[in-house]
Amino acid sequence: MKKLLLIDGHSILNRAFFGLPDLTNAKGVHTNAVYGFLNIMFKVIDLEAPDHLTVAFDVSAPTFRHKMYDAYKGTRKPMADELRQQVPMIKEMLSAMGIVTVECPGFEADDILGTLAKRAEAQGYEVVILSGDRDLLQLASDHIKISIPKTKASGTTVEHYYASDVLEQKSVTPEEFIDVKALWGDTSDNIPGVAGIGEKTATAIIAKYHSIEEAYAHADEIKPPRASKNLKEFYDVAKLSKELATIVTDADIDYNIDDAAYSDPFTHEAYLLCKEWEFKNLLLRFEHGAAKQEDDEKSFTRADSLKAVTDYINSILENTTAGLALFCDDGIKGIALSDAKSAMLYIPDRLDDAGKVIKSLLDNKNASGIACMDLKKLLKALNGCGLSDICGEIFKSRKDGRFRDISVAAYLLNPLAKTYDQDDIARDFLSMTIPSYVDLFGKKKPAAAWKENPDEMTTWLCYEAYTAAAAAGPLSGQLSETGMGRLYDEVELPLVYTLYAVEREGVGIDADALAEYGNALTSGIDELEKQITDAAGEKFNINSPKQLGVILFEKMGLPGGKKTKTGYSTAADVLDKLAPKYPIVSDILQYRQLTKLKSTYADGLAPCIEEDGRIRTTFEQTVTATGRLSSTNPNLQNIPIRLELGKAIRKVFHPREGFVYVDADYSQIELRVLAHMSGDENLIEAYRQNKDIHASTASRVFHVPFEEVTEQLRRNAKAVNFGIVYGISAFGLGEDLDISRQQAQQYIDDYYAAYPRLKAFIDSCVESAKELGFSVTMFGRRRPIPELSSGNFMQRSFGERVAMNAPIQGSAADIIKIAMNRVYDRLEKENLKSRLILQVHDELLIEAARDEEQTVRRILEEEMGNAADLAVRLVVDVHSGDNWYDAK
DNA sequence: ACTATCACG
DNA sequence: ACGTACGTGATAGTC
Repeated sequence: MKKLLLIDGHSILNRAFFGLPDLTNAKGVHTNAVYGFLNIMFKVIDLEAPDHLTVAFDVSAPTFRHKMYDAYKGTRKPMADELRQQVPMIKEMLSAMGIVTVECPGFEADDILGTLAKRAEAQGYEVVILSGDRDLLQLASDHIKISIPKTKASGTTVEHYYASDVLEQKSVTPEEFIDVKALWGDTSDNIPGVAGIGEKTATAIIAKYHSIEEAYAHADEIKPPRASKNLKEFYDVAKLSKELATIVTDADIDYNIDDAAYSDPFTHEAYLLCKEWEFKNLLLRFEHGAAKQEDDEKSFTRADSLKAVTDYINSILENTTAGLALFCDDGIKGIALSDAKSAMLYIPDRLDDAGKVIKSLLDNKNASGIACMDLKKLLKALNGCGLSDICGEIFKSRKDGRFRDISVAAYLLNPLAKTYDQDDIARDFLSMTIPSYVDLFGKKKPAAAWKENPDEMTTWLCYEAYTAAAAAGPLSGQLSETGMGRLYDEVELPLVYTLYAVEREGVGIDADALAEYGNALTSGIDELEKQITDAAGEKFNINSPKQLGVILFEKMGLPGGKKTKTGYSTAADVLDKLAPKYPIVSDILQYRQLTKLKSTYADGLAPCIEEDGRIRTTFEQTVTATGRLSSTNPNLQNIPIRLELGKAIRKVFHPREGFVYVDADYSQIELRVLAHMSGDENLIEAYRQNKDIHASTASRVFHVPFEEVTEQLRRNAKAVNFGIVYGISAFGLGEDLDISRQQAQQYIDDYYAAYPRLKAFIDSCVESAKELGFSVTMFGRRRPIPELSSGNFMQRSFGERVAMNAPIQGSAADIIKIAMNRVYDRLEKENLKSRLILQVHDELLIEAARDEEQTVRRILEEEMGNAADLAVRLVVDVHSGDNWYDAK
């Protein structure tokens, strides 16, 4: 017998939404309800193996009234935006899967389900109705089964009800269940019911009399006198309730079950959606589906000779953007080229041949541009494999913008993505599904993958070149459309080369001094460890927050209970409050400081020192949401400075013989950017007069003459200034200053009163971001803020703070990127021996030849100071020294 | 793989 | 009523 599965769309979506944590994809799209829906649906499909499948929806405004109760407080919530947004998403997914959906004006989903179920039953089908709603139990029969998913900690289970199960569990037949509800009522469904009759009484009455009509006829016999009385009095209401509770089973709905045959839902379109929404488990189901075959088979060939590649380059790459991809591992193992239609892989026997191929690409002026997934990596690879001359030739072409960096372009268009791999780019900009690295190689490292999976590697490298070539056009188009064309051409793309040069330079480290620093820490650590374990009366792992919490708050009984979900918080701000009273706590803080310095810096940096005594970080250009750089392997942007003990490590960072460090940092660049962007006269004027800005703020906010600003007032004002940049909140400021929220709010109000234009600007940042969905910097850089449309207060508030912070932090990031490029260019143009070696967000470090020190100081002041034209001066503080400690 | 902590701007 | 300051990366411990 044929089987039809009917799904109550909104009901299941709703169940899924409240049953799962708030999942989002990299773009911040909320996906939990859609994900949960699909999981429940496939579980039931696996279980029932239906021949036909249909999902029913209410036409409009599902209020999700049935289950909109806060589990904890029992209060009614408005329907979450996160849920509303997912209604069109599930419909899109179902459509992509070729699954029929039905919605019909004038009928609720219940009525559609009832009608379709009865029709199918009459045609001899077995019917399964999947819903979270028990009202549907009235539809159960011998051939119509109601399935209700239950979410438990162990996973989703499904309860099944045929007519007999309803009778067994509810003591009434499915039809009688309508009458039970008519008596009992259902406030959430606007069914009044009869006052004074609850579930038990209603069930008892209907079990005996089988309908409200019959019960009314015997009203005098009904047991609890109150029920008897109310039934007589409110019989009309009961009749109305019955009408309301009855699901329509003969609605005039245009539906042909033959159109709803269930066939392979794992289509190409569905695959793309699953990828976009990051439904990783579901992707597994596509392995044997139709998705994979639908990819166009690209013409990927393997060159059998050097001549074959050069012919390819010369014949095919005409007036098009070429894609270039390399595989390097102790030499160039593979080169892939593409013209955005085909691709060719070449495996050079000798380095010389590899060089010839790339050279012939460079010499082919027909190719209008050359696109790579990651240009900085490519430059490093060429240089590292012994093709430094070719690397240099590409570097020299940087002003022409001939080489394009696809990842950086994609990052500008969506800085929130986790990765910018070729499969991401193909999906987002070419609407194509191509195999990801994991698809092809699993967890293998590239070197092993190259050896063990040569065919897959051909596919991989050709796809890389192909994607780069094919996506170059769309990316460039979108950059122009979004007003980021110049940001890319004039800032980010040139920066790729600047960063390459900076990274290659590296930073000199005195390995012996570093080891000595580590040794000094070790003795301090040993001593503190002894003191701490003595005071605690037992040995334990001080680095374990769990053990430490138990020792401090249980064994020793210190005040300051729980804070984190896992147990006691032992964070520094908690311990700081206890330190004055308990010596062990200050020892622990000291211990923490020392072990941090030892593990992260002394021990952490040592293995990073290369043979030439220098450390080379990697600057990540496609990581941060705001446009800043980040530094990894190792991170040289978080070397200690705030505390003296940590700051001392900077003494081991030193220039080579005959050189000196010149360090330049912007003075309060973010506040100056804020002054400029807001146009606030008071803030601008304060900067024009070269005033101490925090003191000036204190004077205005706390209403005291400038001369009478105390240290304390200045500190508070400084905290408020920081708060403004971070996206102020009374709570956060209060926390930071350890004052009440009301007090903090007062500070903020006074601050806004002192700087009215600034307030207007900050408001406009939030307003515009809410309207557009993203914030914008001075140079057009965008940051999407999906949290702004969240129904969750906390998330939305976060979005608002981000909307205030991102234009400021982002504009400052733009400015120093511009400065970096200009400083680099000046050093090159003036043929100096001095080299830019680090960027730390608002700071540039140059290793300057001693005889160039003054020149370099001037260059830093000029190029950093003039990197942007603001309403206030960009002040740069410059220091020199024989090590990084002395240069700050 | 995740959490807590802490280093920097 | 909600319950946090913005942006990063590395380490150690825990599961």
